[in-house]
Amino acid sequence: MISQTAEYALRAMVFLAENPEGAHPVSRIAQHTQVPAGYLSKVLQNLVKAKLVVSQRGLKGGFRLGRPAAELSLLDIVNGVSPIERITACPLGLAHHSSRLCALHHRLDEAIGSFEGCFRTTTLADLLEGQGTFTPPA
Amino acid sequence: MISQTAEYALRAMVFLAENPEGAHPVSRIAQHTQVPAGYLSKVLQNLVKAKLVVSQRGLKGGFRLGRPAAELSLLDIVNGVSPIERITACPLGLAHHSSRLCALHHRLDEAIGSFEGCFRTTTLADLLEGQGTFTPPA
DNA sequence: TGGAATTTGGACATCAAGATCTGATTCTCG
DNA sequence: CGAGAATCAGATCTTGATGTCCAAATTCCA
Repeated sequence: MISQTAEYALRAMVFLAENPEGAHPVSRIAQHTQVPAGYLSKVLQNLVKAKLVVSQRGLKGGFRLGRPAAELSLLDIVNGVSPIERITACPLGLAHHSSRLCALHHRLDEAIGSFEGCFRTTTLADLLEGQGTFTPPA
Repeated sequence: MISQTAEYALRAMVFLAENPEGAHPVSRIAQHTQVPAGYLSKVLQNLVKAKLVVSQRGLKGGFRLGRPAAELSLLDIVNGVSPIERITACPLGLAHHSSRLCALHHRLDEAIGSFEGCFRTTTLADLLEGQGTFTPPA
């Protein structure tokens, strides 16, 4: 449904939002989010390029959020690493096919839009303040 | 967003719903849906296993819908070839992580559910009767 | 009645892309 | 200068997508 890369990016961003003081090296983020460190490093680089996190090298370096958690939607994050693609044009050749396939792709795009909407309307801050609402299974 | 396989399956099913008389060999379906024939053959085999289409070998053989179009939802089709996976349990280890990751996955599953809902509430028949509603771009 | 033509059913082989790990390089703080 | 960290370039592994071939079933016709 959503790429592994996007899942990892979301976990890392939630962790960074949870711990806004100071920078966190990839090893620490990997440990807390249970993401393979080698790969997470690459994912974080993409997030840096997308300006969603900022990085700092050297001793006491690491990663931190590039913007306040309230201004970072889940959609920003997902699109930063593996963008959700809307269906804008009919994937088949144009006019010569029946219009039912167009109807199909119209519905398809509606579904994607609905999915995308959930991501657009939720920020990292929303997740933080919702703490306790969803109790983890024991 | 949705696997290539599922996209192909949907196209083929729409074609079969459009042409309910007689059976259609994979070559004809491939031609009308612009799906690579070799692969489509495999996809159709999966649809047969899922009881969504019935097949017949030999001369004049081919594929046809396994149920009336009004009783085939898009979700049935997608789940027949590459199921949509809901997030039922937290993908991380259990109790020792913060509950914010749980909140994340809760939202994630809501988004998937919303996507899934679009598919569940649309049948092949819905697509057919909607003909003309969405004009293909010229 | 039997064989040729057609078509599905399966088993492999190939190809591309995503996911993962490793090592060398560059930066920065103390 | 030296240790800790990001950065970057490859190498590897897995999986989904795709193509190819042959066997099994079915129809049709001589």
